[in-house]
Amino acid sequence: MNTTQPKEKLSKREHILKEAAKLFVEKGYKATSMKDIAKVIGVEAASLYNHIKSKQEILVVLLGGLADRFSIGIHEINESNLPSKKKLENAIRMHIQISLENRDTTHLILEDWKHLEEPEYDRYLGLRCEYQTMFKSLLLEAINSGAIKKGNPELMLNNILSSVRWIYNQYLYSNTSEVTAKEFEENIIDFVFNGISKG
Amino acid sequence: MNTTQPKEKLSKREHILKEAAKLFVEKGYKATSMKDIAKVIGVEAASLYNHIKSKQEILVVLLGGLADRFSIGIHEINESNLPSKKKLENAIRMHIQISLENRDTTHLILEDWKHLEEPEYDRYLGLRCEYQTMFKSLLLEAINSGAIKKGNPELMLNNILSSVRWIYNQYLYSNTSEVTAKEFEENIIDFVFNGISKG
DNA sequence: ATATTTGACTAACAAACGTTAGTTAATGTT
DNA sequence: AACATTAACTAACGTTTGTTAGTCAAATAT
Repeated sequence: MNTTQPKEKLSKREHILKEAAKLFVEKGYKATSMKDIAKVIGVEAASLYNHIKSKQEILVVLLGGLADRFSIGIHEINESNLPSKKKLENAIRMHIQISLENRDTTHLILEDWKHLEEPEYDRYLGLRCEYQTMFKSLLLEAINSGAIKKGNPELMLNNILSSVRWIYNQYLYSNTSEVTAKEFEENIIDFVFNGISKG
Repeated sequence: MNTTQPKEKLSKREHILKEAAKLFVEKGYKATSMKDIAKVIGVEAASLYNHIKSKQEILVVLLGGLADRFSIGIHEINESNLPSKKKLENAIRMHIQISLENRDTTHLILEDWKHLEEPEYDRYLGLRCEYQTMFKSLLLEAINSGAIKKGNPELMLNNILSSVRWIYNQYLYSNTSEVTAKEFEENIIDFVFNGISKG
């Protein structure tokens, strides 16, 4: 009946990964020491090495897993047979959903990827580049088919991806009241497609 | 005629601050050592202390200056006598302009403020909170006057502020071709107000 | 010409870092 | 009962960190 234990089904390794992710978001990868992680787990720093290979491995596992999910998501949408506007919309929804389902980890993907070492650094950069390229081509298709307005595709892409970005930052210093995932999603979709003007 | 020298009018202190800002953006505050900064300047690490008090001082100067500019900007707009929609638009334009004028430093304001020590940490958080509050009240005025559509103001605020955020991240890994500041500004303004749908 | 300031240098520091090694008690298996 | 595995511990390691102290040559001011 010890309530300080991790939730029953979580292995110690998973527990460490989860708490480390939180700390990385809070303080950054470099500023988080093994001692910090150990303290949260309730153990000495050296004992962590019975469960993980290194600090770097934690980052690799956290980032790699998420990068793969984004990658799979965009491929699925790309191979679907839908009108180009719907494809683009689904890509944005996918991006929002994955981000929301992994709030702890998604912040890392924007900031702490810098601290990956080779060869993971290159692998990550490759996945990211591919993701952006595929997203941009969905956008171009939608523009060319006349489904959305014309504009500099590079700027539009960044505008869209940024709209999702605040999900990770937000819960750090904002006091946003509880909002369901669906509300988030619909809100951002409406913002991206229609903006804040009336109409 | 030594071309490796800093541009004539820049004092050594300003040179250090500028190069440090670049490194902080690139690697993060914690991951940037005094040795790293010294190497870029072309000097031993200890020599930096002839010009600056500490590593922390660099961060304080960089962040403090920028936070003040944002703060002054939002106050000026708040005190202006303009219709509420125009006020909101001007606030967004101000935010974009300051971000663009300080590309190196603006990234720090989102990530490395965590590493400020007291009392600067609290000062910064205060300014940030005030900024967001004032921005939100401009937004609420615009909603209440019927100038823009209704919606959860907290979510709308984050949507708007995020749209500007990619300016800092973008130039790190994107290959966006050169775009003038004015193009940036108009593009983001159009995105925020009208979205990507055809108008 | 002399005195003062500036800004570089080297050497050294104490603290913190990630990690390894060796030990030991508890738990699980045959 | 004997053995093997798990997972905690302490102690220590080699680095790297930010920073201080002390020295000295060049530039500047008197």
